[in-house]
Amino acid sequence: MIKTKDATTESLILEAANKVFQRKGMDGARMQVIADEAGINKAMLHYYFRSKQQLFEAVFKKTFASFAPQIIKILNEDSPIEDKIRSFTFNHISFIIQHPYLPNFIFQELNRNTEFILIIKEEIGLPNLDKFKKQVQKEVEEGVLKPIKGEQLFINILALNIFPFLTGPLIKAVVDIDDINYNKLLEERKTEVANFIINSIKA
Amino acid sequence: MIKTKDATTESLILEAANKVFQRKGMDGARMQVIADEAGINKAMLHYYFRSKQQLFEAVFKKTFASFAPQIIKILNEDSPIEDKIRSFTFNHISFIIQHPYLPNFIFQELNRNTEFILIIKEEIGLPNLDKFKKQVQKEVEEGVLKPIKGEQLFINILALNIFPFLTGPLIKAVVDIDDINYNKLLEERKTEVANFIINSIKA
DNA sequence: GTCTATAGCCAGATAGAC
DNA sequence: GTCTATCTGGCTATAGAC
Repeated sequence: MIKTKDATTESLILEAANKVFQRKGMDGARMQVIADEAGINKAMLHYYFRSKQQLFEAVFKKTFASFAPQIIKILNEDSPIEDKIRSFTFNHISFIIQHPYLPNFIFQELNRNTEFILIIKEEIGLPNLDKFKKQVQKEVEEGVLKPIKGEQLFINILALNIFPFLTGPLIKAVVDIDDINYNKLLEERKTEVANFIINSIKA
Repeated sequence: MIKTKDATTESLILEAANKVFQRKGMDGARMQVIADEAGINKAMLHYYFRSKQQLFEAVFKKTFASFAPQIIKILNEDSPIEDKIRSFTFNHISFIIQHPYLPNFIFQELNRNTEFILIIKEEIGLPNLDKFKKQVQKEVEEGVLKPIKGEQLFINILALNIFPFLTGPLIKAVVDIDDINYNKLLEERKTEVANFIINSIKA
């Protein structure tokens, strides 16, 4: 690992730990591998973060904090649902393309340790659906949208955005395409997904 | 663990291992926990399956084999796309509701060890999309469906079916509902998802 | 702050009695 | 086939020199 100009040891560790934890998960990650990746000694990990558990939590919180705002933003804007969906899916999928291991990491660890949700709720905050739900209901009543519950629509949006990244290898095998064409498929989804959703809900 | 009438030790082990691996994953699972769950001694696990790795593979293949046929079936039927989607989403979501840990398990482990896909491809077989893709193309040309690629439609169907189960705890927290109401939401999806998809693609 | 060496523990695997 | 007891290796964590 080559040190960039002003990389502190702590930030080197966090970066390396992030990489390894995202690929291997908490249980599968090895402190030695993280140390090697950071180009420093294993003892330093404990010097800076005391334990593997605490290092992991630091990484996880940081990672989640980079992911959540994407979701929170859509919910609190004032634009119509259709515009929200277009900009959100485009930005969200673009973001995930650049961080493909991220969704898997978050879901895997949240599943493994449910308490994390409480920690995150307190320390970072979770998106609030109330405004979005009301807006959907209003547009349904105005006849702009076909009847649909805000919760279900929200789940559908996340599902269509995130799912292909959770299962990459399997989908590649089933759809029987190589990496290049799979990436093309994902690129297409930046606009495809919004069209798919809007076609479905527009009255 | 109470032995049912003709449960062999091997089947007891497989059942227990299935339970533990699905919740904890390969790395997080402990042979001792599996033995306790099966109500037998730890040494027996090695007597029957030699190593943790081999036990895991036996469980994984068995699990995958119970999941894949659901997907393969839809692709090879002769009914119109709309009917396929309705019956597939209904059956698939019903199945997952009864095996909620299953999708997470499969995706997590496929992600951890990409070689598994090759093993499964050889030993169990993967769904083939060709027929489905041709059928979608045909119905698009006939004007039954709006333009959409078979691959994208297939990914969308899987995404909408499976996603809510991959992220249960997080969605519960964001949508801010309890288990009972979350289960209601999932029940609704048995028909909701098909409506959502068909609304979107029907010309 | 950073390293080497090592303690201590835990989990997978095996030996061997029954 | 099933058990108890034990080995062995690997991993987290710490002690202590520099």
